[in-house]
Amino acid sequence: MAAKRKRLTRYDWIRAALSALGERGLAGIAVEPLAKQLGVTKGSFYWHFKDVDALIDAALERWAVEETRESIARLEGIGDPRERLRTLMKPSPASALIGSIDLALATSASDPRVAKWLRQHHRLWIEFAGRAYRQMGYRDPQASYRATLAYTAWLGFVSLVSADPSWLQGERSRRSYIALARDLLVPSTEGQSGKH
Amino acid sequence: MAAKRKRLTRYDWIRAALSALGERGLAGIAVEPLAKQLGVTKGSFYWHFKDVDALIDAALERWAVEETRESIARLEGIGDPRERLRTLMKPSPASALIGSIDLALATSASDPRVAKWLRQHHRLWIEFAGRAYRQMGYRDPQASYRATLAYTAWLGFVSLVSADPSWLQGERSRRSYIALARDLLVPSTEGQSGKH
DNA sequence: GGTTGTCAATACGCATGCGTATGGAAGGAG
DNA sequence: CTCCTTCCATACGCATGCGTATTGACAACC
Repeated sequence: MAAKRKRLTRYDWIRAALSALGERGLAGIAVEPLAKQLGVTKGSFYWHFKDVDALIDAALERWAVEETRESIARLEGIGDPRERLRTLMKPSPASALIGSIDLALATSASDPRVAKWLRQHHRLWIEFAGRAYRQMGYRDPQASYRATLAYTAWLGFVSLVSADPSWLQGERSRRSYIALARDLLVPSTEGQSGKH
Repeated sequence: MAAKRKRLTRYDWIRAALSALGERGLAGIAVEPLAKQLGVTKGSFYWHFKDVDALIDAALERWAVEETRESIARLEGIGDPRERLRTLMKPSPASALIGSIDLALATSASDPRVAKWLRQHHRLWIEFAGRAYRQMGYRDPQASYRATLAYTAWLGFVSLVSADPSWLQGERSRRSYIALARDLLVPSTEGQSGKH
């Protein structure tokens, strides 16, 4: 299928593993199917990695640490906390891809190879949102709760759309939905601990 | 493990399949592990079912049609639409179990054996919430959007808690979070298409 | 109490994935 | 050009899961 370079690197396997994870779940990370997809045999894999668990751990580390931290760092560059959250809530093809991995890992949350990286990923995003809400004037319990609500709403929306792509198919209605969700989750001007 | 009755029924296999689905995902529905768990051999399974796909379809049908419809019908008995949604958003052990199946199926959303039942399940719940919002006075686009938002927030919350059970561990904080989410998602008294 | 029907055990062939062992090709260093 | 490291192919044994075929146990019914 993809016989571009003859010799692979460790990172090629990680990329293939993450792709398979998003498409077929954790069980999709299997040596022989990935080898066939990469146009090589198992001999290549067992030179780069000790075993399958090593590949899974490396792939999840790359995903949780690098990809997540980079995305968060990019968003932290936005000064206005409201605009920061608004940007986060705008689904893009990239965020949809990340979401499919979120889902795959959520199913395997009980797997010890997955648990630690998944917990860290969720916490990083929720703490990111919590900082934004705190900068908007919310006190600490409410800020964390609102961050959790916004994050879970986004997580569930990705789940819903991946299950039923025809949901809010039109670009118009999807934008309208996101606009409503944003207005409810990140209020426009009010925001002190007072009530209005 | 469970050598209670000697002879099994078709429904025993379906129950075991749903349990395995919630715990280990779609791939957890496998004949020989289930047989071992039920204390029998494959010979039993292939008398009750044609193949694995037949078991998967029967289990998902039971889940999507009976369990979902029954839960919805129970809730529809509550007259006040606000109280109806409030009851839905109160997570119970039962809803947590259903949520784990939600998650397992969300990962396998692309699987054709899963897609149709999962879509129906989501639509049933969102339409249920949409009816409630419409009874509260919201017009049709906003009612559907709010229903989608509430459902996805719930779906994502189940996902988050299953990934990290220590999240909002205390009963106090979890109640406070749910109270906030309810106040934001199903407003207390306002609700006409007007803005306040 | 023998017959029929229901449910399950046993034994088999097949496919796929893991992990190992060993030999070989390709490219840079000298 | 030679050697040595890097990367991969081939071949094997093992485990697990699917599906089939055949036989057997137990119950109900006549």
